[in-house]
Amino acid sequence: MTRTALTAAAVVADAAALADEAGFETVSLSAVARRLGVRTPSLYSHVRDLEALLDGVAALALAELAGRVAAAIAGRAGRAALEGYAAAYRSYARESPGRWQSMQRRAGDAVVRSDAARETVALTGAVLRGYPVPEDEHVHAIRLLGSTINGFLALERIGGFDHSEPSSEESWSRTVDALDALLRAWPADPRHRKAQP
Amino acid sequence: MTRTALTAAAVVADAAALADEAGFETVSLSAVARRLGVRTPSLYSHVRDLEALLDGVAALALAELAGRVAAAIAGRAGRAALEGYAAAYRSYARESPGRWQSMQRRAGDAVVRSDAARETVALTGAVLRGYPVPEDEHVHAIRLLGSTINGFLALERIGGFDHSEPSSEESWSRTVDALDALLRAWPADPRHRKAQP
DNA sequence: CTGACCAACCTACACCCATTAGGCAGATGC
DNA sequence: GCATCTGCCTAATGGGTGTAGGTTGGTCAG
Repeated sequence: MTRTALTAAAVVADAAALADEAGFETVSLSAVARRLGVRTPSLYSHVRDLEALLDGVAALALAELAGRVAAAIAGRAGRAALEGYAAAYRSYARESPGRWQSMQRRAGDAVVRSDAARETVALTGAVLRGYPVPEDEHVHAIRLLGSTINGFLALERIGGFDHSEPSSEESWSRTVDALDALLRAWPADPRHRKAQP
Repeated sequence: MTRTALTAAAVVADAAALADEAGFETVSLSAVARRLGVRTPSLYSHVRDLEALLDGVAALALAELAGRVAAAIAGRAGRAALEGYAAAYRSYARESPGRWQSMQRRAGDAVVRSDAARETVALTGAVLRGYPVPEDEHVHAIRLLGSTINGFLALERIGGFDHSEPSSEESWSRTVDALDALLRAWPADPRHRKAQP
């Protein structure tokens, strides 16, 4: 327990480290204070309350993830971009489970409006560029990508795949295959029978 | 606050009701004790600890959900079954948000080994029966269905779709369309180039 | 009928958490 | 030097989890 110069960023970074080491649910103001060698009320000079601290961890995680996704899809298109994208998500969730879990809660405004949040949406859109998904369907496809990937990681994390064969590794590969196939043949919207120009 | 005869089932039912009314995160032994008109330590005659209570809520929720899914897919096949299945999940999550959230944590053995858990897997398998998914791919498809649907509901719940158009209702429809299309044309596994009989 | 036992409630308590209020000391600016 | 501000502290309040031990009422066996 070394005495770090206390700043908001240092407090958030320590909370993030604790989340990854011991689980997001273990992050409390008192635990972080102990690790930083100060008394709990001292943290209120740097974070508004527990909620703000947890939002801080989410914002940090989102920024880190965005960076990794950007690197993973750089110079790639179509399936290669999709694979890089999906792999970046999964490796992040596995290497930083606590950070990843911080992003699974309803986020405060600071997180929602962050550059990282915008960048993440843009990166998903970039993956879509290599697929013949109609422009007006992009949001649906982005949401489906997010849902499937995050849903898989969430079920994996809570042990949803622990009780049956085959390995979740294999299902992950098949899931990426399935997403690729789906984006290559995105179904037309049966509710929009517009005359085509 | 009426004095219900205390049983394990009554304690779990009250916790489930509280979860739906005020959010899963508000469920505590002390809150449930207050609602039942007893002192907190009295609950330990009926539930082992808080963790067991939360598992009890999850088991109750899983059984309820299984019942609703079973009713929704009864006598249906293919797309109609898929729609019923997906709709049952979503309506349950929306009508009983706290109960639904209880199922998003790593569950204890009692939940994992419950009849309801087994039934849920079987029901998903039943939906698949109306699609040309190879038998050896069933687990992957079941996991992808679960991931996508739960992932969508989770993102919707935390407001992931609140900040952009179109409505999540529309994306939900498109997601079910996409899942239907995917199951109708489930991609072959490129890693299994076996000689075919 | 009586005594032993058990279940289910209670109080008391220890420890933990989040947060507020107010105090103190050091640094900074006038 | 004095006033102000910042960032730490202690004290306090109110909430939570769970254990230990006590009490009461019901049941059963002798």
